[in-house]
Amino acid sequence: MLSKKTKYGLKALTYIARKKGDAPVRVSEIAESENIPPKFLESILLTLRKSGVLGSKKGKHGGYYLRQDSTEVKMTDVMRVLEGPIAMVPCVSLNFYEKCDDCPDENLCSVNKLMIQVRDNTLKVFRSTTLADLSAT
Amino acid sequence: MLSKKTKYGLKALTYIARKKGDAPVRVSEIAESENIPPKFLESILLTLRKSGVLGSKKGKHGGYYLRQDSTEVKMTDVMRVLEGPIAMVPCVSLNFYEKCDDCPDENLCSVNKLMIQVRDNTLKVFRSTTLADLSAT
DNA sequence: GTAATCCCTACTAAATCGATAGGATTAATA
DNA sequence: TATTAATCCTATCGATTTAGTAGGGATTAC
Repeated sequence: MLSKKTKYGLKALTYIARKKGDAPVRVSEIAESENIPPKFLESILLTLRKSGVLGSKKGKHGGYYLRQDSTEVKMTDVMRVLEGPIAMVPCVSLNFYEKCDDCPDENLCSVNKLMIQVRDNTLKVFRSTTLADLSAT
Repeated sequence: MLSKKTKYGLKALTYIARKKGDAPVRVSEIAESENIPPKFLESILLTLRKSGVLGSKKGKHGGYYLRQDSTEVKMTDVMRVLEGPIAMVPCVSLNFYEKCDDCPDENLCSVNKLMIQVRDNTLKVFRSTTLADLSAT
């Protein structure tokens, strides 16, 4: 299941991308418009900024803005920042690989093989989708 | 992330499917062979039995067995029993649909659209895979 | 009758999730 | 310079889920 964090983060990014102009967008504005708890959203946008997806401006008239054009913001990156690994098991993750405790040889593991297929198909979707696609709708 | 429950369940089903003959397989045998905590595995096989995937025989020489040929055991069914919804958000789930609290209209929701694509691709994998495929490897 | 096996309920420790609280810092502007 | 509006940062918290464990009851083969 997708965490609320990821869901809220995607909605907020979409909201920012849809805004005309480059002026920073206030957390409170997004929170109100998208029905997201403001303090929770604050922490989410903070992690997006720390990861480089968003930039921010402090003080009056401050807020968050995209650091690249929305066509450059890939879902693979956003999802990894917000949700973590895209794979359903660590032993199949490209960016967060970990060996399973119980598995003597993952080449012989039936779960491994199945989850590689799921991962590849999910990656295909995320790789071919940008924030611009989300906000186009 | 895939729960341990699902992972163990898939491994146990694979183990049973690979066994020659129709004799019931003991929980303790599977647990030992697959490095799964026995009491935990017991509860997992119980839910698989209650959902109709496995049958069981009590008493001495008892154990669990497949109720259908492994080519008939679809991953969609197994995954739904063990892991729950295949979709990453309830508003996109075929079998466990629920409306989002925060979303006024899911037809306008960017997350919804993205997650439908992920769901469809994941379903494609699970629909085209049976337990026989897992145990063939 | 005894040993082996599944069946069932209840419990628990640890981790994660979804938030909330409160103040520190920074910037615009009057 | 004082005020106000915003982000920044750390800490905390309650609820839920996860990953088991415990203990006994019921059933069957021999």
